Amino acid sequence: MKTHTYISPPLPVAELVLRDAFSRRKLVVMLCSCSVIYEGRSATILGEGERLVIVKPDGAVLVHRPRGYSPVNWQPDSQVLEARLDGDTLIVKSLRAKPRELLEIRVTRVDAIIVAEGMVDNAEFQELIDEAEIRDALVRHPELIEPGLRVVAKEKKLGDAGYADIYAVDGQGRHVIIEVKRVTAGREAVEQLRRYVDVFRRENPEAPVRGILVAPALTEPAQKLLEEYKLEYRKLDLRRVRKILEEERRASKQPSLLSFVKRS
Amino acid sequence: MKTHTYISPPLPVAELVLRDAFSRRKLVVMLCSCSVIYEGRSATILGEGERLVIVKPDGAVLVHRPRGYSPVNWQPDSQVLEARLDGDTLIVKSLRAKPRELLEIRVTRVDAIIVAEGMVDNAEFQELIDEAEIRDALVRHPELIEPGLRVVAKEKKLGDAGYADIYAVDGQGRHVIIEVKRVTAGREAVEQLRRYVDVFRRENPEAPVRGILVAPALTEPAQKLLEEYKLEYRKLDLRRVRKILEEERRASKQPSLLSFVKRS
DNA sequence: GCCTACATGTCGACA
DNA sequence: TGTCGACGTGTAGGC
Repeated sequence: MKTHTYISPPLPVAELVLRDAFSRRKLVVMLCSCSVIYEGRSATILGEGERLVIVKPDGAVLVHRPRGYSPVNWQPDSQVLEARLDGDTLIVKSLRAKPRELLEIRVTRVDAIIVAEGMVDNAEFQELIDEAEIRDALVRHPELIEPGLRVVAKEKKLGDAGYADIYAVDGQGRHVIIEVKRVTAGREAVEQLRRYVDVFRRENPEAPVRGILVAPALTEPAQKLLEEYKLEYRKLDLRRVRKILEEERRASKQPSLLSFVKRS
Repeated sequence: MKTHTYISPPLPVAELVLRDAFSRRKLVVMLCSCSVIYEGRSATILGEGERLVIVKPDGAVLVHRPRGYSPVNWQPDSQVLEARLDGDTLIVKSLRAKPRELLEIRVTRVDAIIVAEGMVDNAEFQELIDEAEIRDALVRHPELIEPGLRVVAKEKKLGDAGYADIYAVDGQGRHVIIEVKRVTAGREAVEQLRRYVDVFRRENPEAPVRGILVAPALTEPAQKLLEEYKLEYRKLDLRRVRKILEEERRASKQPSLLSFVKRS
């Protein structure tokens, strides 16, 4: 990575720096005073203030205020990027094609710019406990849900309704549709499960079927709704699932945290 | 805004710079090579690579890779921020209290740091076309949904089900529950409306009631589901709504774009 | 503090 | 390409 830094550059200098950076797909970080106009799926106006502006090599644009996680304005990617001096304002325009969205940053003062060229980042990103992993752990260990449960399929397609996380048969031979949530389940999760069970019932009118929502916790309205629909809930012990995943990872000689860091 | 810039500072220098910045709540922008470990609601490992790291005055932390809108790791805010040199690695730790989450950035090389002090940004942010505004426009102009419609309430509470966007009565005196979406409506939107209508029916068993989904477009599965539930759809002409909103804004002498920019 | 619904959500996966 | 569902979603607003 090669970086160039510009301290309080006059706007005409900043214009040239940005143009070069945009055309050569460099990363730009700019501290400046600006106002912003956005027009696309929504439309917003942001008055003058001091901001952090980021333009990435792929055309992603972020305008950050001094607080918080979220950018106040942004463009996930852009097809056209331009910098143009208009009197005493440096106008940065970002145009996105689909959906058609325009972001216009009107810069009145630049405090600092860093341009980075040739940033290299090919590292792997490992997500250790996402919903799919939890589901797969439950598929391998259905006893965590209920003794005697036998998994028939995961991601089972149910007509137009979508995909049930797990489809199983219980100790009494009844069909079981299982919806897994990684976080506290609300009304939406219950509705989702209801939809799957409904479709299964319609497709298999004779078959006895249960619906089980598996989650670390339930909101109170969700519990009421579950009862109303005669669906069931099993508490998911996340700590236990994590432990199992860790053990299996160790057993399969996946890189541990330490070895990963050392290697990279 | 006062900025300080450090080009390729040795790690011990970077450590001091970060410590000072964290303790005095300055904004930090750092281009560096690092690996990242996160542990909290989930757990992730990111190998070594060149990244843009941002630490905001409120403790928000963002780690950006060279592409895309989303940070690869982050902290929406943090209670504890520390920088500590450990051999030839500069460890930046961010601890969030609730939920308890730890972000650890292991920096092996710093290419550039900008520290900004006293960033001032008090500007107003105007959101011009969010869902609430569309809904209010429809409340004022229900004829955009259907002639003869008379609005009774907006954000009408419906038992445990939540809030219906608009509650109205039609030309024949039938009750109408209306759900407004500003983007293409999918299955979820239909389920939401169904829930509202269901609750209304239960609470008013005698009353004839219709459910209308108002959105600029419908996905095909959503349309099927609507028919199945005997609910209705009205296309929302966003352009027309925008026009109406603009005219009303002009009429009420809200600051226009131009006057806003000039004033601020 | 819990819960709900919105968001310019973004993003990946799959038909 | 359209559609769906997860996300460490974040965030605002009610109660």
